[in-house]
Amino acid sequence: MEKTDKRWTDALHKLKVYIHTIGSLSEENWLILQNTLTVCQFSKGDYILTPGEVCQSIFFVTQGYCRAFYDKEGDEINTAFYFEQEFAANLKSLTKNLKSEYAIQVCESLIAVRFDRAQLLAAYQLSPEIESFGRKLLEMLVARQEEQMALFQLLTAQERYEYLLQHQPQVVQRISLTQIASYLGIARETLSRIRSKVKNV
Amino acid sequence: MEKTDKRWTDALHKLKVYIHTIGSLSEENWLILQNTLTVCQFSKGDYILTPGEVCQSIFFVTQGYCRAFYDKEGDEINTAFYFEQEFAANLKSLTKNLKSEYAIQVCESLIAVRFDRAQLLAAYQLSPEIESFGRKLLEMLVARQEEQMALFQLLTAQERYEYLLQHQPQVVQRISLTQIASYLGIARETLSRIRSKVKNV
DNA sequence: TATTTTATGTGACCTTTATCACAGGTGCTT
DNA sequence: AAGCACCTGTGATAAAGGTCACATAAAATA
Repeated sequence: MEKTDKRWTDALHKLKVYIHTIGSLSEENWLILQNTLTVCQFSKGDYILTPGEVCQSIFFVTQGYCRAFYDKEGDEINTAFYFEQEFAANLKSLTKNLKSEYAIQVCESLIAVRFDRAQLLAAYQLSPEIESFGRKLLEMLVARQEEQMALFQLLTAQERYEYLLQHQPQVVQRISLTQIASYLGIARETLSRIRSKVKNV
Repeated sequence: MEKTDKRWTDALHKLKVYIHTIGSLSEENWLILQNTLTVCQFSKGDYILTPGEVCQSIFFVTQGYCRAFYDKEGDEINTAFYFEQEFAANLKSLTKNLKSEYAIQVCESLIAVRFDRAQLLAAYQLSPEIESFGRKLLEMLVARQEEQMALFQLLTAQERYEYLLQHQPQVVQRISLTQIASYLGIARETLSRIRSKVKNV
C-alpha cells in the first residue's frame, strides 16, 4: 500500500487515537514511531505468520480480523481471534526469537499497522517515551492474557460460551460455529447443542 | 526483616544475578532500583494477596514457593505456582488497578524481594534503563503465559500431566497430587489414575 | 508410641462430551 | 437452474472423566 493512500493515513489515525487511550505520547515521539510503521493489506486466507517462522512484527488491526491456530495432528485448533483495535502477534516468538508453533491467518480482508520488531527496538533506544509506551502496551496484553487463562481454567464449555456471548459478542457474531468450537476446545456438535439449549432458556 | 540480615542481602544478590540474565543494568541504576525494594519473609499459609484487594507488589521469590488460586463456589482452583527465581503477582490487578479475583498464598516458607508498584513507576521516571528492564520483564512474563495457555487449549489431561513431568518437574516433585489436580483442571482421582498409568509404561 | 488428621489409591457407577452418521441448509460456481 | 462445497443441527453410540464410597498410607499431633 502507498503512503499516500487514504487507507494508510486512516489506519495510522486509528492507531494514534488508540495509543492516547493507554497513555500519552508527544507529537515528536509519535512522528518517530510513525516512521517505523507500515500499513499492510491482506486478503482472506493470507498468512501473517506461518509455523516455523520467527515472528518479526506486531500488527495493529484496523479493519477485518484474523485468527491464531495450531495444527494438532491435522486438526486446526484456534487459540485467539484478533479484531479491530487489537494487536496480533506471537509474543513468545517475537520476544524470544523462537520459531512460531502456530499460524496467524486472515479470516476477513485485513488492514493493519505493522510494527517491525527491530525498528521498534531501535525506536526504544531513541526515545524513552516510546519504550514507556511499549511497556504499557505489554501490560495491557499481559492483563488480557491473564483474563483469558482464567476463562479456560475456571469455566465449563457452556460457561465459556456464555462468557463469550456477554464479553466478546463480536466473536459469536462474526465467527462460524465450527471456528468458535475449536476456540472453546469442544466438538462443533457439542457447541451446536449448547447453542440450542441457551437459546431456549 | 532487617536490611542487615544476611537473608536480605542474599535475596537481593539472587535478584541481581537474575536481572543480568534478562538484560544489563548499570551499577548506578541497580542502586536506584535496590532502594525501592524490600525483602519479606512469609510463613506457610500466609496470604501475599487476598481476593478483593488491589495488587500493589510484584514478588521475586528467592526461597520457598506459593500458589495462586480462585475460590469457585467453595472449591479452590489453582492457576499458578511460583517457585524460586519467579515473579509472583496478579498482573491484571496490578496494572489496571482492579480488585484481585484470586488469592496468592504461601505453600512453603517464603523469602521474596518485593517490588512496590508506586515506587517502581517512580523509578521508571528516574531512569529509562529501569523502565527498559520493566519492559523486558513483562516480555518474559507474557511469553511464559502464552506457553501456559497453549498447554490448556491443546492438551488432554494426561498430556498436560506428562508436559509437567518434562517441563516443570519441580511442580510434580514439590506439590501434592490434590493441588496438581486442581491446577490441571481434573479430579484428584483422575490424576491418581493417570499417574499409575504413566508409571507402569 | 498411640491417635488423629490428611493425602492417596481403587472400584462402581453416572454424567458429560466426543465421535460417527446423516439430513437439511446456504451460498458459490458454472 | 443444477451441481458442489461447506456449514449447521440432531440422533445413536462410545469414551473420557467426574462423583461417591471406602481402604490404605503418610504425616501431624498428643
